[in-house]
Amino acid sequence: MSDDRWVPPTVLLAVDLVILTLRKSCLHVLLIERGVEPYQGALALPGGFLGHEKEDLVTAAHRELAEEAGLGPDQLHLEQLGVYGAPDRDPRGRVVSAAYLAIAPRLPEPVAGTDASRACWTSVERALSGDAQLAFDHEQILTDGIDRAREKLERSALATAFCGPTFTISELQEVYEAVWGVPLDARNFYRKVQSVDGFIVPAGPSRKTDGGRPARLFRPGPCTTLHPPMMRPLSQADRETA
Amino acid sequence: MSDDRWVPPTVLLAVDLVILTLRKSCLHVLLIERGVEPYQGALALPGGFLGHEKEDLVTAAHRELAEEAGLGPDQLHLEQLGVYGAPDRDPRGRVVSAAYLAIAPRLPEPVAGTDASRACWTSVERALSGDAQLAFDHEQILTDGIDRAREKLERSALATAFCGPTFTISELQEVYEAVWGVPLDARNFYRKVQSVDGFIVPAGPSRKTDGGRPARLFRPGPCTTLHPPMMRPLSQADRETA
DNA sequence: GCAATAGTGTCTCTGAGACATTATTGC
DNA sequence: GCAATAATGTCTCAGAGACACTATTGC
Repeated sequence: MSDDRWVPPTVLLAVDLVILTLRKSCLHVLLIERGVEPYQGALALPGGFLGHEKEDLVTAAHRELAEEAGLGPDQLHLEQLGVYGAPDRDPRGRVVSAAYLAIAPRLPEPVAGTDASRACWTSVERALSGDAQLAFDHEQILTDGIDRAREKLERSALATAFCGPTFTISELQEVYEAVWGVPLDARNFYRKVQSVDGFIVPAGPSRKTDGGRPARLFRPGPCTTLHPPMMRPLSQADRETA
Repeated sequence: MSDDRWVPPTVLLAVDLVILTLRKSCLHVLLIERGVEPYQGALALPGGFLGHEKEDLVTAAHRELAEEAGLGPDQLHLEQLGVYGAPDRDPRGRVVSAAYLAIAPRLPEPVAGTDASRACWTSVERALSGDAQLAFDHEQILTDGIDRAREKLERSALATAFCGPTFTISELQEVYEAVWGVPLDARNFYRKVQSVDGFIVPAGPSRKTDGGRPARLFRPGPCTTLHPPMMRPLSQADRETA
């Protein structure tokens, strides 16, 4: 096990991004059509190698976020998802990837000001349905990212990151329904989110254009963790129950 | 931003382990006194560089687990914690560390068969109390590991990983109390864990030596996720509530 | 008026928390 | 018998879910 003068192996470090947003009441992820080998022409998560020797991981994530998606660091949730380092995950050699999960508010149009404009929002349903073969192990990373988002909606105020600076309770409900993939009772949801202290706070008198009664506007509250948590109706849970 | 023939920087990849166990009703972590610079003499999490170019991350974690703690892959929970890659976290250069969280059942004696036998179980209270200055960013990694364990006790059957193949409900309660740092009502705990379907299953008639009535033995059940979750009494939660 | 969406009230039932009580061991 | 621990029962109250109802807009 011990050679003389053993030197640890070096690896290439990449950063990959799972960028989620809501479009037309559906959860979407930003994918990029690869222009070069390997996996040329296939869809992949935005990402890239570390820019330079001294670049921090989060900094690299923000850089890719700006370069490939035109998204600035403001009004955007970013958290680390994990590291993916299977020896054969990249045919070019040993590439270890730090994956980050980003949540973007509803954007009017598909990624304004994108540099590599092969980027496109894809519904997660399509992205994971095997139709669109994702490059590398990006299907796994995407799955993990969505799972993380689903879990964090329960105990954290992450849902507000899908919305703009102000939002209505219906919009917030739309987020939960889209990410969890289940319908929720509007009345109970209304009561629930208001009862969780510090989750959302009123933001001035209301205004909305929908055809019905105007809805009140809210802003994200000071609390990041929800007590008690939002409860997700069990969907895959019953499978585990023998 | 674009040199001719830009080459992405390479990094050294390390694996660090947060190994938690219960000793004397207290949560303990395995720390190792460093024998070489940097941080010679300081306490650090067990870990090391990737063994060779083709070694998988989890494999490396298991290898370190065996080498530095004498712990085999059986009867041991291991999950990824995250990646730590601040540019200045290691004075030797750019070292990016994949952190893993391991949960070991109560061991009779301190790390039998340890190779580098500078390893010692340290109570997390001591490890985090600033007294024992941990090397690198290991205090942060340890904090994250404990937080992860605390969270996962709520929604997963992770607590059973702290116990042997069979255990009593009191032993399981000890785990929750030690990891969460709060006392729990034995009667309510008893009712609760039994009511969560598939969490624990009876394992033959009981036998225990304590002086009181013998307790029934249980094994981990088939369910990994708990529905409904175990509820942790709020401790830091009230701080967030304005 | 009607349709549509926002917001409120009320009921029920599950489950968490706070206890008292009974059961089974060693001494 | 007593001490100690295991296991069960009972009560109350908070909160999730189901659903009827009222309020405010555009037409």
